[in-house]
Parts: sequence; C-alpha cells; structure tokens
Amino acid sequence: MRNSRDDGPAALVRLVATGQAESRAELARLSGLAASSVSLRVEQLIEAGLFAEGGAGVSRGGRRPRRLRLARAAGVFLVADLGARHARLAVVDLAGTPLALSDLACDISVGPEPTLTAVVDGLRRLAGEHGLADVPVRGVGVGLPGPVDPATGQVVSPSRMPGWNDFPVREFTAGHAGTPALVENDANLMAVGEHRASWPDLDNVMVIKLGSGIGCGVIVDGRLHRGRGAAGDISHVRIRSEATVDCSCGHPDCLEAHASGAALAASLNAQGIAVETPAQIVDLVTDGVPQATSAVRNAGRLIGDVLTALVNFFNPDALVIGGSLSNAEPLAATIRGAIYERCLPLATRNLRIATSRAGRDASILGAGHLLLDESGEWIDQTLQR
Amino acid sequence: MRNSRDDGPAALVRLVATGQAESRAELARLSGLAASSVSLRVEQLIEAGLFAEGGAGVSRGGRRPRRLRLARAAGVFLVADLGARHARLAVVDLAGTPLALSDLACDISVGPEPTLTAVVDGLRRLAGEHGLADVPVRGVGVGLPGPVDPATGQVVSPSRMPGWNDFPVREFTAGHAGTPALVENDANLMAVGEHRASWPDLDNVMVIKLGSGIGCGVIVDGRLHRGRGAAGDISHVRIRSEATVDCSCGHPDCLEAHASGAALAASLNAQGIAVETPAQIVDLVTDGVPQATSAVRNAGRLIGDVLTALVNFFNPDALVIGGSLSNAEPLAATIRGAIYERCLPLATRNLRIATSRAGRDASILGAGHLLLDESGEWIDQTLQR
DNA sequence: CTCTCTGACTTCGATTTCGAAGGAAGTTGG
DNA sequence: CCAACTTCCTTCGAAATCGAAGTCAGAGAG
Repeated sequence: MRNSRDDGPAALVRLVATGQAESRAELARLSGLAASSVSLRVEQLIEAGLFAEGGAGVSRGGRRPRRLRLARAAGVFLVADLGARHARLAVVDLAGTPLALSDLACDISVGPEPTLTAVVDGLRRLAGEHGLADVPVRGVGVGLPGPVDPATGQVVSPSRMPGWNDFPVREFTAGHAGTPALVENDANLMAVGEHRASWPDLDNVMVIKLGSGIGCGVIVDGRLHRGRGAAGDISHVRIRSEATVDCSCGHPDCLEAHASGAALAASLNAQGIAVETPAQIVDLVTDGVPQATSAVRNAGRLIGDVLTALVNFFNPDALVIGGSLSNAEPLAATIRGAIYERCLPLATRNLRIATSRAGRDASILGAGHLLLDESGEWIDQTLQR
Repeated sequence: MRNSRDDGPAALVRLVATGQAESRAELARLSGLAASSVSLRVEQLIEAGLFAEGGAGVSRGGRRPRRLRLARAAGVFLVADLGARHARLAVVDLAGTPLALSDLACDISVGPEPTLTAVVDGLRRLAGEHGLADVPVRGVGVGLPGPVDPATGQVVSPSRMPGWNDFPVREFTAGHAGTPALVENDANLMAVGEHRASWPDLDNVMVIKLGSGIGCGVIVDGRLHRGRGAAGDISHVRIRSEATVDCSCGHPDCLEAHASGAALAASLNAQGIAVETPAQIVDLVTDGVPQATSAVRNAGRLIGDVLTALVNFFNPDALVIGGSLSNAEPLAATIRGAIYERCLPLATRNLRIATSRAGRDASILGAGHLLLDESGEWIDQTLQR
C-alpha cells in the first residue's frame, strides 16, 4: 500500500484517519519521521483541533500507547454518488466512514445546474438533520456515470447525460458548496473504495462495475489511473458474436450492446419477460428463470473474453466484480472461468478474482479516500493558526 | 515527467545526468530544495568526484551559470540487450549515452550460465577496449526476450528460452559482475528508453515491439508498469479470424500466431517466398512485393484491433510502434488507421501514434535510465567518504 | 561608459528535523 | 514483590535545511 502522496502533517492525518496508526509510536514507524518530530506535530494537530487523545490503548509488552483519533471538529466530507435517476448522499468523516446516508430522487437529464444544486442542498440538509451543522465541511465529492477530465473537472462527451457535456462540474460544485470539490467517474470511485477497504495491500487492482452499463476503474501502483479521463473504458470493445447489434456509440458489436444490464433487459423483454432494472434480472436468475440465467451466462462469457486481454496486458493482483448485476452468481462464475481458461498462466498465477466486498457504498467510501488524499492544503492552513 | 523517486543527493545526480539541469540554480528550481542546500550538496558531489564544473553557461539576463556535468570518474553502466541468437552490448555513462557499442553472437538456448558469463565478460572487454577500464562500473543491466519477475529478478516461464525458467538471473549476474544488476524484459526496456528519450513529458505511454515476436511495455504515470512480471503481454490475445492457427501457448488464434514477424515469415514461405528475419520482410515490403505488403497489412489490422481495446482501457498519451518490423510503413499506417477508426473519440483525442524515435538502441537507453533510477544507494555511500 | 536590472550563487542566522539518552508506564518471570 | 525487560513518549543538543540578505557577474539602456 502506497502512502504519503506528499508528506507534512497531512500524512499523519491520513494515517490516523485510515486507521493505520493509532499512536505516536505507530505514526513514527509508518511515516518514517523521527519519534520526536511526530510528537511535536501531533501536539500541533491536537491544538488545531484535528486530533484528539482517546484514552490508553493495548500494551504490546511495554507502556501503553496513548490512543489518537480524529477529533469530531476535524470535519466531514459531503459525498454524492449520482446515477441516472437517483443519487446516493452521504456525510462521511475524514476516514470515509458514513455518518449519515440518504437517497435522493433526481433525474440527471434535467441538466447539471439544477441537479448539482439539489444534490449539494440535500447534502447540507442531511448534515443538519444529523446534528453535524457545526462541524466544518472540508470538501464535497461527486460521482458521475460518465467520463470526467481529471485536469479540468469537466464531464466530457458522456453518452447518457444530456446537457452535461463540457460543463465545469468541479468549479460549479466548489462554488456552490464553498469548499474544495472532487468530481470523478463512478466506477473510478468504486475502484478506489473497493481497493482501500478490501485490498489495501495490493498494488494493482481492476474493478468492473456491472449495472445498467459496464464501467471499470483501475488502480495502478496503489493509485487511481485516470489517463486523460477515459481510462478504464471497456464497454466499447468489439466482441466476437454471431448476431450483430449496433451500439449507441455508432460502432457494431460493442461489449455494452451485448452484455450490459440494459442489453440483457432488452433481450429478455424481447423474449416476453418484463424486466427493467439490473436488480430485477438478478432476482430472475436467483429464481432460476432459465432465459435469464442463460442470458447472464452469455454476458459473462463475453465480458470474460474482453477481460482476458486486459488481464494479460495489465497483470493485476486482483480483479473485483461489482455493481448491482454482480449478485447474479452465474455471471461472476462465468467471468472467472473464462479468465482462468484463456489467460496466460503467469497472469493468473497470483490473480484473485472476487466479487465486491465493500458493497453498494464502495463509491461513497472511495470519494472519501480521494478527498482525504487531496486534503494537504487545508490541513496545512488549519495548522498555521 | 515524474522525477525524484526518492530524494537526497541521488535526485541531483539524476537531474544532471538526464540533462534537465545544468547549473546550481536549475537544480534548485527542479529539485525543490533551497538554493543554499543545493550549493552545499553540489560541493560534496564535486569532492566525491561525481560532478565536475565545466566552464560558464549561457546567461539568461544575469550572471552566467557555472555549468555542471557528470565527472568521468562518476562511472559507467554495462548494458546488454539479449535476443535469441544475438546480444547487443554497450558501455553507457550515467546518463545512458552509449560510450561504446558492439554485437556479440550468442545463442541463448545454451542456457543462462554460459550466456550470462559470456555477456558480462564481453562487456568488461568492451569497456577495456575503449579505455574505460579505470572508470568504476556502477551497475549491469540485462534485457531478455521473456518475462522477468520484478520481485526476484528471475525469468519466469519464458516461451523461447529453454533452460532459463526460474533461473535467478539478477543474482547470478550481480555475483559474476560484482555490482548491482538489473534484469528486465526487452520490451519494457524499450518502453523506458523510448519514453525518456522521446516523450519525457507524457505520463502514460504504450510501446509495442514488433519483431519476430510481439512485445509491449507500458509506462504509467511516468514509471514502468511491471505488474507481477507479465504486464504488457499482448501476444496471446485471441483475435477474430477466418482461418484457425494454433499458438505455441496451446490456445488457438493468438495474435502472435497470426501477426508476429515469425508468423509472417512462415506465411510468406508457404507462398514460396523465402524470408527468415523481420528485416527481410521489411525489405520485401519496401521493394513492393505484393504478397509481403498484403501480409503486413493484414497483420497491422489484427494488431490494431487488439490495441483498440487496450487504448480505450489504458487511455495513453502516446502509442509508439517500434521493433524491426516497424520500418514497414504499411504496418504502422494500418495500425494507426484501425485505432483512429474504432477507438472512442475521447481516447484518441489527445493520442499520438508514432513510430520509434530512439531506434534500435532504445533498450540500451532504457536500461541506463532504470539503473540510474536505482542508484540512490551507491551515490549515498560514495558521498559518505 | 555608467547605471540599473536580472539572474547565479554564498553567507549566515533562524527553523526544522533528527537521534541518542532518559523518564514513564507497562509486562514477564522468578 | 522485585528485577529485568519492552514499549511509548519526551527532552535536548547536534545536524540538516531553509530563506532572507548580500555578493558576484553579466545584459541592456541611455
């Protein structure tokens, strides 16, 4: 696990927030600083109201450590994970742990300004309802179902977000909330959340999000790989198939056109089985409806074939299958089988394939972690008073 | 461009060696250290014999800088790029610039010990012949046409290196040469060399090596991505094709079985055209032999199709086409066309596709750079006297 | 040629960080 | 209960680093 993106006091805050360190001694070991320097800085962090001392810890054969934790006044992050017709809102502490959760119905197609205004207002209300109005908000995180340019914080050519193209989401959100803002693709957030929560010691992880669409986030060397904003796209790879289906992107036989939740639903509807959401597909599979199982198996084979090439190329330590469709067991099983059958032994030798452990709030978690990673600035400022 | 993998004096040596800094002032700007600290450390580096002052530089409107360069006594690296029947040997300075080059006929299939012994001895002889016997050797780099486990420096399940499986190449080489050793896959070395020499400011770069086989090296966030040693493999991806060809790996229709130089040669031989090496194929194409051109075009289309998925997924800033086959112009043109046609606009928007600029010694260059990156230890030691 | 401006170093006191030593507060084993 | 460790944390002088001011050496303008 890579730590210390930068150093300075923020590194100490990160270590405590993520639970890696609970005492001055652990901070010294993990940060590489001298014990005396750690003591000094911790003193300052306590004075600034970011850390608090929380009684004595468990002895490891000597004097008991004086346990450190984040002070309540250290602050919170406001986080929203937007879907097409729905947003998941959360107030999380600096560690990313949700303190309050709620759901908000909101149609993303009404455009960015009303959507983002409603989301930020909803977040503030949520914080107030849980008695957190007096706690400083250190940042806002927004997950979106489309590509985000990391340089500008703008959405770029999203396929299912009419009116959002080139809208400066980060700027607008930061302005409206009055805090720093983080804007990121939802699959990327999920990848970060899954990685930090479940596989913190692995350096290279791929997370695929199977829902209505097909998304993918990539952790390289412990950090999110963004590329120019398009990284992780696997949905428009051309697949080998008998029937030809045209994709919304204009090319024939994209993976998404054959194997996404939306494609599966369309295919089942054509067979006279009424479904709308991925969750309903999962239910059908669980109920043993043969057409559903067969469709899901077929999708798994297609997805597995595509992943084969990517696993050989990227050689990850783990491949995590998440998203609402991932609860359909035959799907994961088929993907797993395709990869083990067709990939190089060298690439699968140390590869773990697992379904999501962090669950549906993985994205929330990931946003918290990314916001913490970018917290160097305000931490430094808070200390200088 | 990412610098300062670590800090300390090694960072300054790197900046001077790579030509990024030529004066104390530039070192201060690029390293982030205070000017006074830089002056102090430079003093020590000069005393230790690593740096030398080389007259006055060009004024930028004020006092002229006192130009810094690597001292001759700073040392050299010995580097070898091994192919199946041939090794390219070089003595390079710390900047990676070749001071002496030679070719050595050696059959890799006689096994690791005799091969590596001959290579290291050849390197020492080469240094001696060029009057470099008195200059300290700071490291040995070896490029191999097979997967290398970065953790152990062992070759792992190579397909064309009988007798090398699990052999501790790094350990043996370091022992025989009496210096630190670096062992790396040849395509990876080529990727590093190409990146540092031609595209130092781009963070994410893919380099494919088209020769008898098909290799690929990946630079992520300015650093070589190794994965567990298999990263960058693109040769065993299944392709869509009419005829079925079985690959040596046991699966049908791998890219390598259809589009590698060896596959092209076999196909041309079957048509009654005698060729052996990739260079001869390039000659045929240049001469306008229609069967050769057609075969190369077909290979380009297949390779392009595979790269399409990887470019969408990885979203690199540049894709570099290298290796001896890359001189066949229709090949690169076809690959380029396939990618621009089929990739997401978002992924190709900022993508540069180019043929190799560093040429056939890119691997040598890359080895030099990687050895320099790992030079922190001996630099620190040299300073402490 | 002189005067001013700019950039390249140096000098030197202030600050930060280190690390060895020591005190505090436990555990373990007789 | 006591002596011998261990671990946690602080103290304090030494060392490294910084940064503001000063010096040096050129360019460019008048």
